[in-house]
Amino acid sequence: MTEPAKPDVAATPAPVKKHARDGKSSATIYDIARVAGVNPSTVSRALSKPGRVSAKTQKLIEDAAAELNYHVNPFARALPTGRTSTFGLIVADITNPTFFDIIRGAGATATARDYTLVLADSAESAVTELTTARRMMATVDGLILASPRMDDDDIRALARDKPVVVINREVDGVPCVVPDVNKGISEAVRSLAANGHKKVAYVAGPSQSWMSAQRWDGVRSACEWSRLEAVRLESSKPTVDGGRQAAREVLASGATAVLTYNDLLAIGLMRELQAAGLMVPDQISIVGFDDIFGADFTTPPLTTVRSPLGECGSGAATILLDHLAGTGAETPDTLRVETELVLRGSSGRLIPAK
Amino acid sequence: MTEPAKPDVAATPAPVKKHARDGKSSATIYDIARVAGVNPSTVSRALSKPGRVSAKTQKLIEDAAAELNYHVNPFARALPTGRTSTFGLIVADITNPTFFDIIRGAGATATARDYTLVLADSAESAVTELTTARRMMATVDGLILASPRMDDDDIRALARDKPVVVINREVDGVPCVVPDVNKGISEAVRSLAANGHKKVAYVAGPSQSWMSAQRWDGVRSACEWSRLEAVRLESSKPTVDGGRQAAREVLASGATAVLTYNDLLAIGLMRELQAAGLMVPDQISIVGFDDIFGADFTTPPLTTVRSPLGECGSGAATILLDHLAGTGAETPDTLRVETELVLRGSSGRLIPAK
DNA sequence: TTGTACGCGTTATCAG
DNA sequence: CTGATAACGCGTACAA
Repeated sequence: MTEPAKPDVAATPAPVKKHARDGKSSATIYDIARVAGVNPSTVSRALSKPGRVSAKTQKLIEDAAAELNYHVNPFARALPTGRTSTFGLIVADITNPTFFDIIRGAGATATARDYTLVLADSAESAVTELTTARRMMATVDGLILASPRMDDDDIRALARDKPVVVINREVDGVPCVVPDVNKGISEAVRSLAANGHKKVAYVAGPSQSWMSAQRWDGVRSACEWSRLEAVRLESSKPTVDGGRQAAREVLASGATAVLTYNDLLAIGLMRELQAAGLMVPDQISIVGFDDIFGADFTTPPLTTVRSPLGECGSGAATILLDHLAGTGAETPDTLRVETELVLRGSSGRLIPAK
Repeated sequence: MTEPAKPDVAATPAPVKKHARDGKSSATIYDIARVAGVNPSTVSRALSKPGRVSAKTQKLIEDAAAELNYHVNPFARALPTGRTSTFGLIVADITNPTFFDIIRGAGATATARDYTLVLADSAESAVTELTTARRMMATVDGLILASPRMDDDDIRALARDKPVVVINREVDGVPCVVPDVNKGISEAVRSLAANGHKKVAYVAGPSQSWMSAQRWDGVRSACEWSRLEAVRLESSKPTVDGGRQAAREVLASGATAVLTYNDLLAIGLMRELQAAGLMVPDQISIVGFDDIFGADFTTPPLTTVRSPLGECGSGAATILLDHLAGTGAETPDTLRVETELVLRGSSGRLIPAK
């Protein structure tokens, strides 16, 4: 696509190299040293660890640096130290709103602590995920994996190389940040029970998804506790389309209330059910997970169990950065954050058919 | 938040340095050279430019590399060459769905051409945008600016340093990728005219937005052509909330059809209007721009003018990468892509009040 | 406190 | 076609 024509390379009159490396390339510590009349190593010290140099030479050097518009060369710095002031974040799908707040949260604490965040997308594939992770490992100081699809063992292998933090999944021996689903789910189920529902369906996500299993566990035990019947259904994929396709099974199950693995499924399901003539929530209640962007665009707006994804992102970044600051043997284990029910219009009292 | 307890640093028995740099750090070309019985420089040649070395030594080296699980060190490579096989993409807001497809498109062609995409968010601020851009310039080979908020001059200054491509805006002297709004807008306006509308409002975006100006121009001239009255209204910010706030002015304007700078505004506007008791589209038609994720979640689903954002992203990346491949003096100028109307439920025939 | 000298892993420039 | 050697820009023991 958009390939420029190849043939017209013939008559290239003046091969004007723009962006040339020649001439006044950016200044180095040597230039500063010359201007300030000191040794390059002194410049290095002054610019990295303030305090290891006398006050006046410090100022001398800083002035020269400012004048020469000096910027450190990250590569030259990374070579001897091995540190890049950079960490990676890999998400399954950049366009999945679930990850927005995670990205924001991680990004915010990154810049707050003078780190650069490198973001990558694994296209929902376990193998590309591993590939990207490996590629990244070469350029970053640490890695955050959000809802990873790869094996526990692969994650641990990565973690042996450099610090790794996992979000939305528990992996033994690796620091994790996971929402505790129980509070949000039990609120949701209690609300459903109070509204006259007797049978609840859970539409599951991808089979490799640790989080989907968690949620099903939570739903099942909450239902048990509230003396509701719980049934688990499968979905083809955790998207709006997947939700549409799940509608048949949901109907067939006889459940009057549905929780879905995520909001995308919930939205698709709701639309398909409405298209089939059902009233939401009068005839069937629908509850999603995550409270993604757009969850309140629907009619009725979606009831959902919200995870504090922003906190997850910033929490993971904090753990990672603390780990990198490396005061020693911190084993932050797993950080749990609370979930809560966001009650909107898609769930409510069941109106018995006449 | 989530600060780990500091005090318990006391009893740290074995300061086990995990992730140590010591011992079997990753293999270098020297290791390969030793194993293959050749000179390091030969290894370098064999691994970078295939063909500049005899077939059998080539294989020898490749085998050794594979055995030692060798990976190039990007920093060491970048130091002498100045090239990083990396380019940056700066968007105003990662959580704004408008940019999804741009990101995807750029990311896809990046990996297709063995480049790594570094993504950054400017938090909708012109100054952070410039700051991040400058920071990035040190680590990337080139830069893509999507809907930049900074001055033309700043962009040109950046472009003097390294190749820059701009999306959604035209900047003199810099390669640009811009959707041509005219086709989509004229389709939209013709449709409105055919449905009995006489007066059309345009709710504008940020004043610095080049694209917002383009769209207003398009709306005005299309209305002129169709003999409709066109009026321009302002918005506080290009978000759902901004759309809500614009509802009063829209009502006051007397227009029966509204085009908004983007879908977010359209969604907010529609919800507020509906909350006020208006029927969409019977009493008022609403048309957005971009066809973002969630635009069809609303009731009625949103009519919108779609830009091929994916194409924009991949197109910009292609231009940039071709530029970097640098066969010489390609001046791709600006690449225009077509827009089209996506007709959904939020626009339609005007039902005259009795 | 500051200067000296060397290494980080790779590419580029020469000879051979 | 291949081997030696000098950069690339910065950090850092070590010595002064």
